[in-house]
Amino acid sequence: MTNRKNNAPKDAVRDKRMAIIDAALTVIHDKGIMNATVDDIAHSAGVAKGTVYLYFKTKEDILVEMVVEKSGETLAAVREAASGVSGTWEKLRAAMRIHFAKIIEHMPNVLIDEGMLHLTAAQQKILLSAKFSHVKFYEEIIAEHCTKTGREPPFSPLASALALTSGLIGYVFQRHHFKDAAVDPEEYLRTYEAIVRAALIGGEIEGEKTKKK
Amino acid sequence: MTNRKNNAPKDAVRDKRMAIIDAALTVIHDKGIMNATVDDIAHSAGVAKGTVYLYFKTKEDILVEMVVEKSGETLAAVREAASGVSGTWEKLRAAMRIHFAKIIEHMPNVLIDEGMLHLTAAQQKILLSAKFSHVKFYEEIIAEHCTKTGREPPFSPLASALALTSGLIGYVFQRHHFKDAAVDPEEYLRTYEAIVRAALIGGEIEGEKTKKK
Amino acid sequence: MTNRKNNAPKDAVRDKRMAIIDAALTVIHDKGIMNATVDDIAHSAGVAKGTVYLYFKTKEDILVEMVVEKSGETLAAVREAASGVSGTWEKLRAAMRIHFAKIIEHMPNVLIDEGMLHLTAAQQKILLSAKFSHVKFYEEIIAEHCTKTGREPPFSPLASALALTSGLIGYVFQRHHFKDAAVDPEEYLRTYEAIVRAALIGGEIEGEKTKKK
Amino acid sequence: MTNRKNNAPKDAVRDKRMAIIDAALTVIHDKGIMNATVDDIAHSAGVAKGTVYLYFKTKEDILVEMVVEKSGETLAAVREAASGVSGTWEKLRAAMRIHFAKIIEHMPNVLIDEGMLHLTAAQQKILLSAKFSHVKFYEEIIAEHCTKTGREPPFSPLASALALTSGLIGYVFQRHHFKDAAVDPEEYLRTYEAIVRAALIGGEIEGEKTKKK
DNA sequence: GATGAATGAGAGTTCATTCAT
DNA sequence: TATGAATGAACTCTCATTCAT
Repeated sequence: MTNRKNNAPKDAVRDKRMAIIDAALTVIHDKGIMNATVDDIAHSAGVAKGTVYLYFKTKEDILVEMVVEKSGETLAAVREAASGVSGTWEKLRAAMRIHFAKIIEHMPNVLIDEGMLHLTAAQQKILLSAKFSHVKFYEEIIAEHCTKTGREPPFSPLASALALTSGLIGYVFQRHHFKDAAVDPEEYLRTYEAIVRAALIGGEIEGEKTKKK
Repeated sequence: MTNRKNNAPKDAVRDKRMAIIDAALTVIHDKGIMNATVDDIAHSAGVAKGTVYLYFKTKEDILVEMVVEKSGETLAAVREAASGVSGTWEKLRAAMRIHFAKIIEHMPNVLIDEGMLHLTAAQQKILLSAKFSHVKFYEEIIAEHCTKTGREPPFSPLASALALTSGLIGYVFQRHHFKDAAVDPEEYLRTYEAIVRAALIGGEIEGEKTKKK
Repeated sequence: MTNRKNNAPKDAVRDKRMAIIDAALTVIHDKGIMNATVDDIAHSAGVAKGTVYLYFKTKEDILVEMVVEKSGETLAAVREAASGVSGTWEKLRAAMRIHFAKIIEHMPNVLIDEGMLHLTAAQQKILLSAKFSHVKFYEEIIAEHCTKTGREPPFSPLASALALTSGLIGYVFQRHHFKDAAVDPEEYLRTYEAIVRAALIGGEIEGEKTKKK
Repeated sequence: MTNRKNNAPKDAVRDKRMAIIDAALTVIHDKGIMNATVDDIAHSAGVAKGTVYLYFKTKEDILVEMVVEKSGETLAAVREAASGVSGTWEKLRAAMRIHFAKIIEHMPNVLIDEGMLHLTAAQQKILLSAKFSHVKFYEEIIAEHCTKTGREPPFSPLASALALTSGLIGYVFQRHHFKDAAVDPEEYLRTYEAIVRAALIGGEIEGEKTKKK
């Protein structure tokens, strides 16, 4: 009740921040990073250029926070999906599905590269941490799997997790370049799921087909 | 003998072009694409700013030609390596090894993105073609393998090839972001080789082979 | 009253545009067209270089609009002067007097030449139209005179009008070159008036009229 | 005989200078003054860029000498034409005809403006002198006419001469701007001849002569 | 003499950032 | 808080001039 008074402005602030971040994502999606100006972002967010600087210190700041925000959102969705099922493979599969969908949707977010920006050390750390969190998520699942099965893994969980995310990110990256020439996301995802299962989990590829026989 | 006179100037031109391209690669590596100025590239190449414009029409031109040049160089090395061995897996493995080394070395080249540049339609086509050539190379090998073994592939050669290159590029991309946090390239490569073999070729994964003994 | 609020910003924009145009005129007057930089114009207008680009798309744009603006201003003054008197010769004389004064004042405006600029077809059309409007004004007066007097003109009104403006512009042009060596504007104007009257209107030339008495 | 050895190289030098000057005239005619580069001129002259600098100290030098050369050539032709006939009007008419043809042909030469160049005081003097020589030529004829006829002129010979050349130059200038919209040179010339005769010489205007019959 | 590759000062233009309103 | 006009540093590109060959 009483705290609504306090929260309301905070929420308004949050909303406007998010509006600007979303605008940045849209503009970058449409025009590319180098061509996205602060003016573009402000217009797309429906505010004046000066207003952007009330919510973000610099242009770099917008982008860093965009990555943090969208990465967090993606990771939350991924965790949520994985927590809904049991079994290593089921968890990985559920996570990959939603992860893949999100990074295709948030492509600019994924491709943002500190080499494109003038970042402070602190900002670089934030960026790295946000991006690495996804890898760590998969690493945990894979490590847990090894522990449970007592099976000596052929390669480290971190390397495995990195390979997994590389396959996802690499696709987004190449799709961005190849456009129509790239294979359909759904086909790619099915392919990649099978690869990951065969390599990391073992067992039959498209195992269910064989099983039914 | 006599044609040395004719070739000399052409070679000099080629050499300077390559020097500028290499300088661009270095500068981008150090400062990032958005911060690499023509002046930087010129200085790094040991020439004056104006000289760069004797060899390239625009800054965009430098970058496009850099991609074409280095992509071509990489593909040639990859083909060379693959042609030296026989057997599908041996070919893939040889290709991946050298491919991986080259894209780590030429990282900026890989990450160049038309969204960062103002490219003409023609330049975009050139860029796409150069980058896609690597995918096609793997696609051919995988397709041939399917034909030879008469085995119905679980997923299309193109999707498989794209997955393969995604794993390589995705690693380079993430390594660029994660820096020290990323796993060692050699470890990643061994991991990824095993994954690819298990998924695309089938058969024993090296690590497990040892275990069963 | 209430619309002052609405007009104020528009007026401010108009004022600043005019300030920049006037600055351009001044700078070109002092340094010549080729040596007039955008920076010079901005400084002369008391604004920063970037500000100029808020009001004009390109440097060419400034110059084209300068010509249009000053040409329009001149033509308006010329029409005004001519409308205040009756009789062909009185109209021509009044027009020439004010026209001559204006083009001496706005000399750079007159000398602007599309060969000095990279103009689009649209800009060229605008420029031509602005400059030709003066010729057309005289053509109308002369044509009307011929109609009224029923006198078969010895040469076409357009050719006559062009000759008239040539004499004015040619003087400005030469004065610009010859500087002190050129005859005084007032003397020239009296001479030229007499010539025009003798040739186009006929009748006594002032000087001789007196003599014959 | 023996001096041919000495003259030959001098002639060669003269020839190449003239080739470069003519090339400059052509290039400016085609591209406009601001777009005419030394490289363009060199190519058009069939020599290398460096060679131009063996014959002219600076780009400005080329243009100044172009004006001097072509002005001199024109004046010589004008004098030659005038010397072939007798009578003031006949002289003026012959001079104007050839003068008009030459300045249309050498339009860039006429329109060259010190405001477009960075000229030294010495160069400016040379330019002025070259251009003013034509005015002086007409001034002399008109002054002589006044003396001969003993007639008190209604305006000074210099002002008259300046008006005459203004009419010619002004036409070239406007024709350059108006292109197709301008009247035909031949029509203009006839018009202008009549004007000049009526004003400066007196007597019947051709057109009216017929009418009175 | 002749060349043309190399130079670098200087131009036009953009855009992240500020600040008076 | 919100605005958007103003700023000027920084960038890309041009071209008159030089000089080793």
